[in-house]
Amino acid sequence: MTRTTVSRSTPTISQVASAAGVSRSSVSRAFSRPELLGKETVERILAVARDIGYVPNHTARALSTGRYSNIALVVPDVANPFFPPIIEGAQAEADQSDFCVFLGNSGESPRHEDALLDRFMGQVEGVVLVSSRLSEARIRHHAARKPIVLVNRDVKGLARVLIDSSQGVEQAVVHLNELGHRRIAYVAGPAQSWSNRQRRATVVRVSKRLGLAVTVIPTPVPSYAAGVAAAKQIIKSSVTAAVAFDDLTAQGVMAGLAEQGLTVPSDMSVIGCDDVLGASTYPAMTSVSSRSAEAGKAAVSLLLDFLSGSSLGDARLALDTHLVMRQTTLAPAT
Amino acid sequence: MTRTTVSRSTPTISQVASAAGVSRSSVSRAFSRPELLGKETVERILAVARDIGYVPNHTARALSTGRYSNIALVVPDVANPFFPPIIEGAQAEADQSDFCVFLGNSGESPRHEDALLDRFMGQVEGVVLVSSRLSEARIRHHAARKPIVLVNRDVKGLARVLIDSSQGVEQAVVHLNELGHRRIAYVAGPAQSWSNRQRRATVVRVSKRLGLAVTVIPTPVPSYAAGVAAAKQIIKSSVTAAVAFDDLTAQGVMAGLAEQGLTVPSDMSVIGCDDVLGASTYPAMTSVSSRSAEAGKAAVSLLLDFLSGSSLGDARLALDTHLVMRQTTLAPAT
DNA sequence: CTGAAAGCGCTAACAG
DNA sequence: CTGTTAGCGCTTTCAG
Repeated sequence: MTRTTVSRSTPTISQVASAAGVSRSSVSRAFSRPELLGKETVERILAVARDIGYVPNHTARALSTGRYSNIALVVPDVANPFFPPIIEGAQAEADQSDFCVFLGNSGESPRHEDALLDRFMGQVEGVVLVSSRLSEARIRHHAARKPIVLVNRDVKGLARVLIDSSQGVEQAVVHLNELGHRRIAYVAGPAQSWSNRQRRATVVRVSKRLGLAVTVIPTPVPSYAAGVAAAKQIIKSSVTAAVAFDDLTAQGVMAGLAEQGLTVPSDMSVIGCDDVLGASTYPAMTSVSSRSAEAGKAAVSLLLDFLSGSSLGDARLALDTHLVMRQTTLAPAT
Repeated sequence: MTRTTVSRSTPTISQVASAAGVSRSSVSRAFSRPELLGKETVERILAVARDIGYVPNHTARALSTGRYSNIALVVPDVANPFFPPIIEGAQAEADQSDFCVFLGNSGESPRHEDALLDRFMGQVEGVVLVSSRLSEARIRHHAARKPIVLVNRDVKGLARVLIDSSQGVEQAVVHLNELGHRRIAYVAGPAQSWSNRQRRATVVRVSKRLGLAVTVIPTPVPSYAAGVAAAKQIIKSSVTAAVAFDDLTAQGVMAGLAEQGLTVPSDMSVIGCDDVLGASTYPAMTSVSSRSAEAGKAAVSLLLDFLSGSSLGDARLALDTHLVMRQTTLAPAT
């Protein structure tokens, strides 16, 4: 059996070696450290290799060197539009160094996140954890095994890149104040979320400074449906503007308001966060930009830098944000 | 050097072996084929292993067996909302079999897609290619090395799962006809796209049957911006309804129409495809549902089935679709 | 049911 | 600059 298939499988280094009349180590070097070989030798080896279709065996190399050229990227929910840009940025950066990236989707479950990490750890050089739902203890546990970079999670002593919404949210509140709003609402996100805590605190702080009244409307989980539901409470609380935890929720708020016969922005101003939907809604949504692709890129870059020597330490990179004004804010109706 | 670090790294099978007083092969078997060992022996070994924190080395195992328990998933653009549900479905299915998944983002570039595949091939058991931008020749080339399942790409002889929009799109055109529309537009997607060709053909065919006039409006690439641009041509062509290649484009069309002072649905009906935005736009968009998560799941399931024995052959799985009516369609203004 | 030995394909000292 | 020699950690015949 497999008679004609006898030499169908990938050629090995030995085959190249004998075909080229050199030792195996030369072939190895021709691929990994060509500087150590004569220019001609390298060329000859490479030519032969190409001819017989030799491709270095990644696994064998990894076993021998302990280097995998793989990283893992774990997110809570691929389908939430906040994450794809991060993934994209991370991918792009990894590509530049010929790293492959494993993607893990925890489905917002800490247990699943743990399981994914265990499965990845054996074949990656490092990990990027985005908006991790893990306890600090678990994060530290994993960080003890492999280098980890956190995104949107602030754990002392670990490398992290944080999207710092405070400036952007501050601008949002200031903007509403300048338009003449005096009573605003904050439609909150998950209570445990670092981003939510930061945004909420900023809305409250700046409102107080400017003398605005603020109503916080809790939602269990950030989603379109949560926004729709929040709309009713917004109306009841007789505010004239709302800042939502994220764009998805904001969009839900807009739909909910419309259902109740209110028009944005003439009857109510709405501002989202993350700016992931902003450019593709109608009316185009005013939102706090999160530069999330950059966050993904930065996280991988940090990780890769560390892997190639520099110390990771507890780098803490804060990306600033700003308000992107579009068409969902206006002076309140009189 | 590394004095105190001497036994810091992961324990190996030998350490477990001596600690448990058995041979290395027994330890190996305790993990991979426990049926071959005495119940007690297995338990003892496992206990010792847990104590000293032994975890089987994935890479060494892969080198020895040729099994990686990894698959690759390549998409053209993570940030396009059509893909995340597919990714999610694929992930979920892979998880069930403890497979890890590499994600590749080709950025719509065939060259990049090729490069990613080359990088993945060495460490995966199979590949799922979603909406591949590769030439058929290149696809076949890669399929010769590893099992491949295609999503939304119809190549004879290869396993593929196709989201068959024809029923859904047919329903859309019929729906418009019933509302009284006589002239409609199709805002096209990428010319090479299998889905686009199918959708376009269906719109044309059904329109002809029903006696509707149809204008095809080309766009270079499906995007919000393309939709906005298409809106002007839609208006010029004096149709009363438009079907767009995807939801993103449809959303752009809606925004473009609004910019020109037209309201959806009273002045113009709009229908999207894929139903990825449908529930989170205002007005809620009527769209052709794509069940994309199922497609991702099915693709991985097909691949995994094959890997565990069954023949892959040229399975051709067509997922049907249907129109989801929401609020962007109405009888034409008189 | 368990042990011994060979090897997966590659890299990394160490010689020459 | 190039060849020789050991492994990386695990699985897998083959004996016993």
